Amino acid sequence: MPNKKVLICLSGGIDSSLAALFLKEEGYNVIGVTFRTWDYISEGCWEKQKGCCSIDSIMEAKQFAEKIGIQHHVLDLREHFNKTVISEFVSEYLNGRTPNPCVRCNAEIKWGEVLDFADKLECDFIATGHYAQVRFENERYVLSKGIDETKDQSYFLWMLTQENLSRTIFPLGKWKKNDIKKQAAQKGLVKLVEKRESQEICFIPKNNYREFLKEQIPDIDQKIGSGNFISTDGKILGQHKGFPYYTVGQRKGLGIALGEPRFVVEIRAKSNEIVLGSYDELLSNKLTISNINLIKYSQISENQKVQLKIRYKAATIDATLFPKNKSVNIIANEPLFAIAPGQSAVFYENNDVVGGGIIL
RNA sequence: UGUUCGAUGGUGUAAAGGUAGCACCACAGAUUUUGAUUCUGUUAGUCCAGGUUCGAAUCCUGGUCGGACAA
Repeated sequence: MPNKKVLICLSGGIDSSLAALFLKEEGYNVIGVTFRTWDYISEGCWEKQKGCCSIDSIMEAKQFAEKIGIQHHVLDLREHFNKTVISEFVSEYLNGRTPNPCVRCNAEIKWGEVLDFADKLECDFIATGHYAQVRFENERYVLSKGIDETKDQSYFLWMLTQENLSRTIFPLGKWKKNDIKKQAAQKGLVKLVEKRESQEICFIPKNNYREFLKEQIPDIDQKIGSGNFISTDGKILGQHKGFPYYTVGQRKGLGIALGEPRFVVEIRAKSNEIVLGSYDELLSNKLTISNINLIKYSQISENQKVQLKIRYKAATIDATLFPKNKSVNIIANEPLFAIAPGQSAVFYENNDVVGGGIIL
């Protein structure tokens, strides 16, 4: 353990800061890195204080590194972030799907670019402030939930490869969030404790992805424009503003009053139609996923029992896997609400991540 | 043109002379390292002009608009 070099991703927030401290206390040779993914100033959104990548946070991360006496680097990954995370984010919406950029960012940026950077600095490991754990067992690196189930972030990490995991340390995996706060307070890091937690998509100010799409594709409304809301039996119910502005399961913002709640059931990109239906019509226990990444086992078998999660902060539900060639059919024991194409389905065996995929 | 029914927040509907309520939409806040969901709260209405009555969304008269039937 001593003499090993670790590159820790510092966001300027409480979690990664404490993670860095813990590593240092354990005797690692710690180097900090903060990366720039998006330039708020050029986008005119410099007021944004939240998120992991504002200019503000880079400064705070740097100050913190100085304070605890570790080297700190800033990586400018804006171009790569743009080409991968953002372009996929936009193209998914233009296909009527609902992307999860955080999953992509982890795979591409944190465990892509940052790991390369770690090589340059001859670091043995990279570390983040995620609430998740890794262990080596039966020749596999196994990702599992953080001890603090309420903060567990393993869902966002299902895309990590064995190679990625072999070089990963999650210093907070055995901690509960409340204890992290107490630790920070004890160490006099009051500012960190009070800081608001990051949430929302880091590159989207005002929590409005619709505006962001317009900025990215200025002629989106000319290209796509309004279309019909239709009922599940095909009746025209009204007009919508263009299918990319909607997401499966959405209820608010439809601008259509039908006497009872209506949800987006399906997005038909080809005909620019949005199908609306009741809550019950959005319940289903079947889904298919592709882009499979397996973690705990190198293979999954027909009829394998797992616990399924189709969104962060959802209870896991017992389910059965039916692997096909490149995809996996999943049947859940209970109906799931609003299975959204483009989102991540992650399956667990107790606390271990068996694998995951993208919902078709 | 005649007869008739109707008109209540943005939408759909309750209130049969006594505080205009509900659902949906919209907005705001809470929750949330994705999109959503969920929770809490807020805004907002009796078609117009008269009349009866202590008191009118409600009863009467006229008008305006809409639907149906008749021609």
